[in-house]
Amino acid sequence: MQKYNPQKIEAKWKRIWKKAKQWKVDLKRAKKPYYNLMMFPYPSAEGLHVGNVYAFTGSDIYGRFRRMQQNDVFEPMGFDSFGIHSENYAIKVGVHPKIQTNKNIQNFRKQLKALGALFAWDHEVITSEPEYYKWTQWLFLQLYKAGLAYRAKAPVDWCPSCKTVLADEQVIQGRCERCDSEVVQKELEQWFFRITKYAEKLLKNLETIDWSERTKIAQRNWIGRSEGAQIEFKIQSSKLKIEVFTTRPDTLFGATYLVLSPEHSQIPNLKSQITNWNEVENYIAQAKKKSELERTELTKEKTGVELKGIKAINPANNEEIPVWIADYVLASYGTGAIMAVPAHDQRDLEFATKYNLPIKQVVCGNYPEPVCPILAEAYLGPGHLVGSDKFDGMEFEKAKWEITKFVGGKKTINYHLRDWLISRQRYWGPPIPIIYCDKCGTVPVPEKDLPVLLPNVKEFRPTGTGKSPLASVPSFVNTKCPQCKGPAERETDVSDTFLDSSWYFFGYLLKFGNWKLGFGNSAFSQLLKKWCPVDMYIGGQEHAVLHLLYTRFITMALKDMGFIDFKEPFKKFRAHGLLTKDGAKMSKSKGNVVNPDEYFAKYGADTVRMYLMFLGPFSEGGDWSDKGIVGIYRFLNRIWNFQFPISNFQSNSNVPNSKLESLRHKTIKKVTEDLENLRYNTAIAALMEYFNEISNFQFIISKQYIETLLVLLAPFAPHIAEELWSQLRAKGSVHNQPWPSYSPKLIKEEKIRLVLQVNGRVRDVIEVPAQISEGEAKELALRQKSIQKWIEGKQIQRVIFIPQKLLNIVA
RNA sequence: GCCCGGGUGGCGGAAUGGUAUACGCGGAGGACUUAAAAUCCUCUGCCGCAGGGCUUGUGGGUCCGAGUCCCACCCCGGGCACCA
Repeated sequence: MQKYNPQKIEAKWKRIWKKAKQWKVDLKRAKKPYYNLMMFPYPSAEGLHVGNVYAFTGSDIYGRFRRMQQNDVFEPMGFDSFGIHSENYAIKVGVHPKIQTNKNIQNFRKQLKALGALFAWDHEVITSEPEYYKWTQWLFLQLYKAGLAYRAKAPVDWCPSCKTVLADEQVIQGRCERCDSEVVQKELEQWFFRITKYAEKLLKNLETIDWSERTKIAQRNWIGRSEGAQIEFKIQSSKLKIEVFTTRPDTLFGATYLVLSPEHSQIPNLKSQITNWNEVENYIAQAKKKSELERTELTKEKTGVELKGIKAINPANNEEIPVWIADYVLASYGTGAIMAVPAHDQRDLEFATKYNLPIKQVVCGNYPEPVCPILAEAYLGPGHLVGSDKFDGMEFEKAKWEITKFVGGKKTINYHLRDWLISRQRYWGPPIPIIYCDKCGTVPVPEKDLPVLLPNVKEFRPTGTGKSPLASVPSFVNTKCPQCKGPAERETDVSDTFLDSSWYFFGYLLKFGNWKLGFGNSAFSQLLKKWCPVDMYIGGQEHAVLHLLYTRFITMALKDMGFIDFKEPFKKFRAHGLLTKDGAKMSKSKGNVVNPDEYFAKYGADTVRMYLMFLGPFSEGGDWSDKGIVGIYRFLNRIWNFQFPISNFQSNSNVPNSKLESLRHKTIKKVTEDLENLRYNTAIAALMEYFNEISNFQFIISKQYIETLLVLLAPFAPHIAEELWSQLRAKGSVHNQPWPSYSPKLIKEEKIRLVLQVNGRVRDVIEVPAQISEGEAKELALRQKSIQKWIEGKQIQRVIFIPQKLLNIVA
């Protein structure tokens, strides 16, 4: 008997599959198209780590399962190779990003191939290649034409280490998502995508798609819809007005002062009336200097300055109230100004307490008891209005809109979501296809001139001047205006990496026909019809508000521009869990990155695949440890060693063992359902139980039991399943077998184990016919000594009988 | 602070309100071997010689019966956060 040699058989089958193009799917003629997408990796220099292998294996198992269910599964793979991450590494080692990236991709490809997945390599895309980024630039132009891309001067987040601006989503608690440096605020002219226009759609459509609930929740929170009112406050002896946004218009009578953000646009207009202008100006300058992190530091005591000489009028009761500026009010949200209601807002309360401003309670929880306690904390709960004139006694929710109406305010919806800042002052990305002409202004590059090639330059390091390295390449910058043909200059920023990845699932289809297809042409539209939206998308939860939000936006925009006819990119999305090491996310800086290569070499891909999936629920992730990997290796070895006795069974005259047959059907059911729900760990456990059972019968069972095992095993351990299948002299490839079905009738066993309880405690278990009646069961139970012992001398009060399960005697 | 997860043997983890600890790792004993590795067999939640009792973060509750449902709390992981 030959020993199980995974390296040998895996190499053999990889060779055969490659030759036969096992993954091949006819994109044009597929009858049951199934687009099985996994998040493509950025090719880091460290290579693939087990976390990647974990994610890809989970997705590949699903794809293989669907394929055996007779779907035409398209499972492409590519590389998200542009971007700061790749570039930072290239800078560190002093190698040009293009060279470094190509090296990394080669390594990744090699590692990915070791996995034995169904990847459709013919469709591989690389985002940093001109044929690809031509379309990234095309997309930019379409958004520009549709008014969804605009350039504006705005306060933006700047990462001093990456020397570029960042999108809102890429700033994590005031720090750069990539390098963890503290970001600073800069006022710069930048390109934005108007994602906010889609805020409502992005939110509403979540109801229509089958996504992991926690991913949907994260998107909802990020979009951050809040309903409130916009209310005007007049400034005393001035024509000026200050608008505020509030979600609590019901507390308007309790608004005892106004607060403007230091950046508020009306402040300069009030200058002549402000008697302490120096102090005010000083405060504004101080606030400007603070980083986002400092300003949002919650433990920090609130600060502010009163605008002396200025009073506002509370429109509810016409009382004069003071106006302050404070940096706890953000310029970027709502109207950049608030009405402060210290009795019903904790932040306002802190501020009011510090500066001795009046606190007036207007919502009372124990109405109509007029006594409201002195507030140690702002009262945020429900209640009825007090101290609110004719609104006294009104329920607060109702009062919200009554008071809004009363003061002529309007109902408003605000979103946390900001426009997507896509300019990057970096080298390694697609140049933004825009030309500036003194005569014609901002001119988009004509589509026929795409791609705007990224010049191959020596000096690719970020400059830190607020300009991209491309700005110092005259041959790139200087160009002709496409309109007037006069001298003009190119935009020198590149676009955000997340733009590259926002449309890559279309890229795999564009690659079909070697990039000759394109949005808008009918051949491509037909492909889209067949393959989109994506049927199943599996990826990391960390992209819930980055990639997954951007890609939904881009899809919606393409739909509205008429290039596609569906609204959402992914019908089904499942987030996999994070694979950690020693409880921490794997990262090179922490030095806890686990390279899978040595495990592939030692145990083979089948063992690594299965072990990763066996660690725990795929959706939960887990902590990597190789402690139990031998368990899977032993399991595969036991299956391997089991092959020979059965190959001698040509004629099977043995009677089907009904217990085994029931188990076979149960196992098919369990594995099928678990695969559908990505519960790979329990599917594998079921396969083990099944094998443990049949291996006890090795000389009397029929070939069918082994076939079932191999077919169910195939998605998890494709190589060994194929090898044993061929040794069984079964027909064709195991991977082309139809997924087996089960019969609910055969799952039922004739005899079951009935649990006998007395007062809810298990006292015995007896084997009985499955169809036993309550009366029979009770009689049988009362005959058991083990039961009699516990009810002796007691009255039987009740008997609870759960068919097929248990009998509980209450005495 | 808010929003999601989660807390079960020595470890990873199983359990439509119905035998808690499946499956695997580890451990103990045994077989094979000159020996070891590999492999195979048996045992393995805790307490107790045993009958039996106890056990799913803590404390209450509902129920014939609770890891699972309800209430309160503690701890761990992740996300968001002066968003008015």
